[in-house]
Amino acid sequence: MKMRDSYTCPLELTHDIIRGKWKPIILWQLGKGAVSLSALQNDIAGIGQKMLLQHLGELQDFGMVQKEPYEGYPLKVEYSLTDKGRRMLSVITAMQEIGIELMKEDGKEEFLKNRGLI
Amino acid sequence: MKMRDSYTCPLELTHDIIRGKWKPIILWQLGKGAVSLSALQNDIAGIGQKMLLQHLGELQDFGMVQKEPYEGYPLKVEYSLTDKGRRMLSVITAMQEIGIELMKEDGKEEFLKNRGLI
DNA sequence: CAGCATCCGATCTGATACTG
DNA sequence: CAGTATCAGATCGGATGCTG
Repeated sequence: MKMRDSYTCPLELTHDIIRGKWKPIILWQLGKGAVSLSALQNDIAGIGQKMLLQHLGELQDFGMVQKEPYEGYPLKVEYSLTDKGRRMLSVITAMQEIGIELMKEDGKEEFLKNRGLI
Repeated sequence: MKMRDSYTCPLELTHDIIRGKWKPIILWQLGKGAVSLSALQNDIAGIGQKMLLQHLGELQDFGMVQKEPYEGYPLKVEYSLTDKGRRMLSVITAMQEIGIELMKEDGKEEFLKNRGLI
């Protein structure tokens, strides 16, 4: 993602942080706890390794995500939220809640129930 | 913006609604009250008429924004938030608050004070 | 004032192949 | 398992000119 030199609007900053098809779901998943790259890829249906790595990198650039590499083979790495990242969850949660409301009003209750969202 | 046939994830739905460079600021501005197209363009620094109309149209497709055309010349139209749109403001507000926090931590207090954001 | 059509460069996404 | 490189197609953003 193209990065700006500086931000003159808080809304623009936050929007940029969660910009990209997979950013919100990545933050959401990491909110559950630290995980490996492959675990994350398994948890997020449809994402490819390249996009996952790219978006994780951008989230690290914004200080939302941190990476913990371990020594030895097989390679092991754990991704987790930083303090900033955890605070960003308030936005993600608000998005999730509104989304559930909208889907309810759109007659998707059955679907939401099946997934335990309501 | 390319629209999906259906959504299987609430987070994805909300993310799509606010997706696009100008969606959050448009919702934010409309949160202050109904305005004309030209007023909106004046309030949002840097936006062109095409993007404004395009993003307003997409927000209407999602049921966030409504348009009220008036008869006579010169032409007059008023854009405003729907009930759904007003509820979406909870997300925009959360984004704004986090953005302010992040900018504060980044030493932008002076800037924020000048704009009356803190 | 409000809105549409077109064109073009910048950016985003994803598939595939390859490395340590 | 974790990560990089490349390439092509889809999408986005913005400038410009035109219409009612």
